[in-house]
Amino acid sequence: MISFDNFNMTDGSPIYLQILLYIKRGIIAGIICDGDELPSRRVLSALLGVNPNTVQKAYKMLEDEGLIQSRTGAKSYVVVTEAKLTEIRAELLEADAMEAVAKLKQMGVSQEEAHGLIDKYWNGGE
Amino acid sequence: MISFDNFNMTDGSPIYLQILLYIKRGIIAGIICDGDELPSRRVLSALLGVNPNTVQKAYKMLEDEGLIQSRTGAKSYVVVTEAKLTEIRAELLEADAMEAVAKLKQMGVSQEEAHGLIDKYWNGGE
DNA sequence: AAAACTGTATTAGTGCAATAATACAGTTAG
DNA sequence: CTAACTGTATTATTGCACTAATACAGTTTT
Repeated sequence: MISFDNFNMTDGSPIYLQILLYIKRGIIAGIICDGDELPSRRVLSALLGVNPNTVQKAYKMLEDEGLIQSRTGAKSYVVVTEAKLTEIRAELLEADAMEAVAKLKQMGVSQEEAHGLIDKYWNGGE
Repeated sequence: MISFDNFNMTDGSPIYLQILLYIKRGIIAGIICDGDELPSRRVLSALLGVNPNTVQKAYKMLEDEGLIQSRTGAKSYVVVTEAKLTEIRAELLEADAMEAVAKLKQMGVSQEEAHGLIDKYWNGGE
């Protein structure tokens, strides 16, 4: 069963997207694997303190991407092929790295300073 | 006059926040300086293709933070003291670096790989 | 078989971001 | 002075994220 223990939900972006990305990043990290059982819509919504429809929206998008499999009445499972794994890994790593680089460059940070910032905040920061 | 030439507006976050951050990051980079003239609400809204009220909301927040000065009928100007500069630099660098680190760690990326990603996307990517 | 779970769907309502259309007051340029 | 700009304010409307309350169909457990 997938764990949502260190799920945060504080960045202001739509909750259904946060759930979607949490699962995608977990798959990329290898923490969430092919065949893993997902918490039901109702259970996860109660766990996160959000509406079941919000979870359903995230799950629906994951299913449309072929990353989970659902069928009425039964539990939902993760479906990850090697192809999809490399696909979403490239997609998310590129998106996140480019976003961070763009922001830092816009603030006039040098490449070396960027490395320093990564190191500074990698283990707690400060 | 402040330039909005490489303003992007594609990340899905509220536009008034994007404008606010664009100006803050410009100040941190030293591209936007104390005394600089801001485009008027109407001019900038036309330039970005958004509603004047959206620009006004961003400008209003900047004024509440003391980073710009407005007065009815006249143009608006940037106001930056050394203290405020160091304050927002710490605020934004910390926020952006921590966000990037959190995302990469969540994907199981190592510290060394993170450095590699920064380098890869620093100059165009690929 | 019955109970307790699953997924799925629908309808209604709230809040915020953004647009649209004005209006008014003060400043600046010709 | 007048015209053309500034900032500021108001009201109405749209769209989306999210909540709420159901309902129904299928599966699993006992």
